[in-house]
Amino acid sequence: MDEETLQAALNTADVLCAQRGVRFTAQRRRVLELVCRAERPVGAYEILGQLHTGATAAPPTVYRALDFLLEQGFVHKLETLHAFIGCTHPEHPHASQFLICADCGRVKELESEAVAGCLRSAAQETGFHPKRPVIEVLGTCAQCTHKAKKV
Amino acid sequence: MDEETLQAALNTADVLCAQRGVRFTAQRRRVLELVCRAERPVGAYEILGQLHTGATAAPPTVYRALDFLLEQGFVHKLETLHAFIGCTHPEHPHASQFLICADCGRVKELESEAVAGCLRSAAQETGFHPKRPVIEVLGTCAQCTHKAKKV
DNA sequence: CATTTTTCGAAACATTATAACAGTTGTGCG
DNA sequence: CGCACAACTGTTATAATGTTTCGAAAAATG
Repeated sequence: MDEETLQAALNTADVLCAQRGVRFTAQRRRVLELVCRAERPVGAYEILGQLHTGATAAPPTVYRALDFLLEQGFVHKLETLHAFIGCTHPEHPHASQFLICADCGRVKELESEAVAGCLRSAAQETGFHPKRPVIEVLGTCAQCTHKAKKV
Repeated sequence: MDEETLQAALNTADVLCAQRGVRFTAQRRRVLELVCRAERPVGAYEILGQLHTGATAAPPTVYRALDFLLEQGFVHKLETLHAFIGCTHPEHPHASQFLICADCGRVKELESEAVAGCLRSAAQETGFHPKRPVIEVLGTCAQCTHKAKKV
């Protein structure tokens, strides 16, 4: 995420938190910034390592901030990687799908209503009530596929 | 999984391993049995706890057996739960979806070609090459939804 | 400004997973 | 058969991820 996008994301978070009556503290802001700056998903302890902020930081510090950001939809957790990425459209709640490149490590967030709907109806056919769908696809991104062919 | 289904699963595994020229050792068989016997997904350390087989067992023992069973498609790993379940149709490779009940903990394995295909095409539209899709839905199963209404 | 709620700091601990290396067993082949 | 090799297993240690708990500080509330 480039500098401009980052600032926009932080602003959006600010506004949304104000609207929702929740506190966007310095700590949470800092964690969101670190997650967004990264090109790839970052682990909790990786964030922790970058949080030398005067006081020492312990795991709960990071996990608390991440929990908050997850609740607000500002970041997503990738279950297959035990890592976090900034959300590309935090304005509205949504069911996303993630394409994870095993080669370069980058992740693309899809938001296909077709996929979400298809899965929802398949689930509901069995009487199941979906709450939180987790859809992550491991594979190779366009760029890396291209590179592989050249070599 | 009831006793009959379990025996069938173990037999199937036997046959498939023979066909594939891989070894279905006592260790692996025991782990598969433990996973299949469980009503719900079981963690690696839970399996470990049930492996008092004369010699002591350490984590790598279980993880190695599980890796083998995963490769052969005899069990699945649920990324959101860090737990394993027996596969309900190991005969053919397949992309499954899992419906995980947050209430009773039971898991239903779907095998909807519609869902798999839909996701595959959504991914490929972006030039992405899917390898391993992970689809897990947290929610409430039919039974538990029903019970909740009664109370 | 006292009260209540929320957030944060700190230490310990719990859970899940892997690395590294040695020993053991099974398999194929001369 | 018996040797050589590969695959599997045992063992110890450690890494990586995530939680519990308790108490202090800071902020919102009335």
